[in-house]
Amino acid sequence: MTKFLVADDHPLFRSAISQVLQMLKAPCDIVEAEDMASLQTKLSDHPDTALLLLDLHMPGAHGFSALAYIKGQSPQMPVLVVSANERGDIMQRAIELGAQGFLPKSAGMDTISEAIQACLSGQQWLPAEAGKPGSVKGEEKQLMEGIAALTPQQYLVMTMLAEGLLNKQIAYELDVTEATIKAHMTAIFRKLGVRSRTQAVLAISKLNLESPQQLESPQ
Amino acid sequence: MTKFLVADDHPLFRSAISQVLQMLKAPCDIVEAEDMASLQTKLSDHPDTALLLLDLHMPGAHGFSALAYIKGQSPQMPVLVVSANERGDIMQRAIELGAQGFLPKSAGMDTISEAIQACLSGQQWLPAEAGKPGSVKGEEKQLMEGIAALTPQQYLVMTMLAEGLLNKQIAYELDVTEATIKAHMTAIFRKLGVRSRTQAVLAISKLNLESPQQLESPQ
DNA sequence: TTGCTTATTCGACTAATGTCTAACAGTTTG
DNA sequence: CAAACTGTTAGACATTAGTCGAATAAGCAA
Repeated sequence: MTKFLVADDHPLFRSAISQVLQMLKAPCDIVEAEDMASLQTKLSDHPDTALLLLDLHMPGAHGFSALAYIKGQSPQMPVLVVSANERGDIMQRAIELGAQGFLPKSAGMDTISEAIQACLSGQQWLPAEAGKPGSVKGEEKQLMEGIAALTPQQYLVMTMLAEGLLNKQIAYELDVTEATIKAHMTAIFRKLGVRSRTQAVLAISKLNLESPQQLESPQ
Repeated sequence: MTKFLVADDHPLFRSAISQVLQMLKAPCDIVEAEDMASLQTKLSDHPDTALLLLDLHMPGAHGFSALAYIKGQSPQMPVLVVSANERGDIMQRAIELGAQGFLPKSAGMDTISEAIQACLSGQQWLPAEAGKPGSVKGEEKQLMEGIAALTPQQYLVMTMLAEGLLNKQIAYELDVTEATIKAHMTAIFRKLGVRSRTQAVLAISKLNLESPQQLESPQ
């Protein structure tokens, strides 16, 4: 009988996964763990587990440290990392740390079945999107580098852009002509890798989620 | 027969919730939506829905703007916000914005049952962890009211604006002329209380729930 | 039905935005 | 010193964005 170990702190998700497993491998044994402490116990109690489905966001588990620890304890145990995270670099890192596969929680039933069967047969499994979202970090990194490459004046202009000011208003504040601000804008867009002020504001505000943004328009 | 509407982009979670609902209310009708577009359709197709279980992280939904819009379209519809977010102020905000309750995805079966039954009987429901009431600022409230006042087409245009698209691109996607999009933009700006698309993007991104997740480094 | 309201659509016009080329001053390099 | 480079500044020009008025159609109340 195939034995699975499902480690996730969301009871609802555990039961959903269990249901898929039972549809997939008719007679199977499913063991559940809701935190790192119980996972350690269950792991030593069930060394014949065929596949461990591991969520990285459990209580007591700090990100990849959980995976690293499990692989240290049971190096031969196949682990399918399950996470709400969709970032390509996170997926890649899981594989590099010894995971057999990476399954986004947004996956559908058929994708889940596919991933589990691939892992059971000894193959690695990554979602098709794994290649594309690798550019997510790349985009952010490019954005950071772009901001770092701005000249002081350009940075100042960018700040005022992020406050919702018009080119005309920025020009007045800095005591230059509007044409100058436009030239700066073009340079800023190039360095940030965007094509319009709308996209620039979107990119900047993704980095500034914590800092307070003023909403009132200084008209 | 009690009718439920489950809006979540994770198929696995939808099926898990559906299972709980069927255990809870034996003969019940469950309608599912996986994005904002289908949610709008399903909402108008099923005005007799007893409870809407709404995830705030669906495609086409920018944080609380989804809730604001739904409450604007169907003010009397009870909405139980379901989210992976566990922050007390987020929960409180959902209530203040018209939600009947807030259910963390980490909740267990019994908690889920409890929350749903409370909402069905007209009571508000918050998890025990929801501590201090963080008040929604008046400025933000005005923004929410503005979003609630948007027409369906205007809301769609707003989401595409928030993707950084040009008017020309939006017009092509929606198969209308650019002049139409411009007219929608003007209406959107008025309702949101801003004067340009740059300010609109800034305002919308303020409502973004997504906090930057720090990625743990493997020890 | 008639009349009112509203969502959606669009054209024409004005304002703002963005690109290209280039001047100019102050480096820095050969 | 001269050449090459860089940051800042513009003007001319093209594109995009935004406003206004209005037509159409659909829903709704009297």
